[in-house]
Amino acid sequence: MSKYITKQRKLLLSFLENHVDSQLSTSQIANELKDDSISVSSVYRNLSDLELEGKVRRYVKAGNREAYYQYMASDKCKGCLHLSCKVCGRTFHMGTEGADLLVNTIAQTEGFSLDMSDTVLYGVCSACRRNSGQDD
Amino acid sequence: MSKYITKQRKLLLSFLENHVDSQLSTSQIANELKDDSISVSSVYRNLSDLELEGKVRRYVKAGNREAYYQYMASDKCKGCLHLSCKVCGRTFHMGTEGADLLVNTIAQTEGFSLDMSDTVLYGVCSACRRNSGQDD
DNA sequence: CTAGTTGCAAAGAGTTTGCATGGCG
DNA sequence: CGCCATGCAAACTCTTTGCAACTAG
Repeated sequence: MSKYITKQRKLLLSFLENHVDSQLSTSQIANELKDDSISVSSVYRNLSDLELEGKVRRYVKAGNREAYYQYMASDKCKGCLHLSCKVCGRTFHMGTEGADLLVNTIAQTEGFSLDMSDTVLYGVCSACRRNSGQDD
Repeated sequence: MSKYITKQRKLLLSFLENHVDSQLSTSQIANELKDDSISVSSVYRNLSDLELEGKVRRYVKAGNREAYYQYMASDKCKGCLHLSCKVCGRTFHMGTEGADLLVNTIAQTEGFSLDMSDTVLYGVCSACRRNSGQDD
């Protein structure tokens, strides 16, 4: 996969890197990048290459048809759980200590070995929770 | 939604009830039921009705295009987290106490309010973990 | 009998693919 | 210069929808 570093690939990657904290739909990505003359097919092809390389993670949100992608910042995401805010859409990283504790707790109480890289915790972040009293 | 109880709806529901512990793809469901002369459209329509009624939950698995549905056994699922085994596909229910503890822990350490009905924890169940040394 | 539901097939939405052209190395 | 990646459009897959016939109540 991806033996050449093309202009399109570079632009796609830098776009994703600039949005590390959000999950972007393919149409969002394709839309932003079509101004830089990157075709939809290239977006799709590069995105799946990047997924195979582990640089990007693919999600499908509930009630949604299209795929969402998120840049997995190198080491930052290793060994940590992802919290996704349903209100603002941002992703938060639960630190290794917290994540490990959680994994261990579940292993002990449920005998279930949680896979951190496959699990996304959905909920509401503190900022959005603070606002929810007013406009939600 | 669904004011009449039709033959198709009954068959679909009973099929789902017989598979409470697994997530079924729409094609799986449609395939099983086409022997009972239920059309694909009816499967889709009833499935989304059931989802709105809260009797069924819709998932989209990673790397998969089609939707998966699972019957949400009445009260059994209220206030408990779902653990999905990536090996055998079965769903396990984390009891209210454990789930509450987990939610509270995350609320305190991360300030994140976890939504239990939206979150599925992926990993490997104890039975599959026991076998993994041998055939996996 | 009336209104909701079904089945079919056609339409949609998102994604993938074939092939000729273009660009990385 | 050779091979990979791109772009375009056509093909595909899963899902939704319109409409006439059917059926539950």
